[in-house]
Amino acid sequence: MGRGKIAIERIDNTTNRQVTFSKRRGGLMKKARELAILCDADLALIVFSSTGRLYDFTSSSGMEAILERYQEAKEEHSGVLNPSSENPELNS
Amino acid sequence: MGRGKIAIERIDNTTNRQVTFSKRRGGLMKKARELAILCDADLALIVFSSTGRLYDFTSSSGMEAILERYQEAKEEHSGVLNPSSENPELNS
DNA sequence: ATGCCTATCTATAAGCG
DNA sequence: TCGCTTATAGATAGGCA
Repeated sequence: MGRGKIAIERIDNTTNRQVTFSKRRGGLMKKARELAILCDADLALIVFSSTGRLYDFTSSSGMEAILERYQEAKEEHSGVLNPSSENPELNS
Repeated sequence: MGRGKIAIERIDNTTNRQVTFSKRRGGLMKKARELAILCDADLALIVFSSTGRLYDFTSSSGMEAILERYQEAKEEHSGVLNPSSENPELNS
C-alpha cells in the first residue's frame, strides 16, 4: 500500500527498513486492537525490532494471563480431549 | 475497508462476528508475517477467539524462543541498563 | 453456514517541507 | 534525518452463488 508496491523480502536499506518497521508496527498493533474489540478476542502480540527493541500489545486480560492460557491450550491440545470444565460462554 | 465502514466496538451478531474474526485474523497474521520478513523482526502473535479457540503465529525463531526473549527483555527493563553484549549488527 | 467477489475503506511507500 | 502528506496498493464489509 503506497505509491509503489514492494516485494515481501528483507529491506536492505537500514533507514528504510526502520521507517517501514515503525509504520507497520503501528498498523499491526492497531489491527490487533481492533480484532480484540470487534470480535471479543483475547490476544497478545510481541515484537522485537531488528535492533532488539521490544514492543508488545495485549487485550484486556494482560500478557501473563494470555501466556498462561496459551500454555494451557497447548497442554489440552496434546492430551485432554474434553475440556468441559472451562469456557462458561462457549455457545454457537 | 469494505462496502461500509464500521465502528470499532464489539460486533453483537454472532455469525457476523465470527466471519469478521476469520477475515481479520487472516489479515493480521499476514501483516505479522510481512513485518517479520520485511523488517527482519522477531515476533509472536497469540489469538484466542471468543469461542476459546487458539491461533498463533511466530517468526522463524519460534514461540518458545520468543517468549524466553520476552521474559529476558522484561528483566533487563527492570534492572540491567546496558545490554551491550547483544546486537552484533546494531548499526543504523 | 461457506466461500468467493468487489466496491470501499485503510494502511502505507514515496514525496515534500 | 523526521514528520506530515497523498496517491496507490491492500484489506475487508456486505453481497451473492
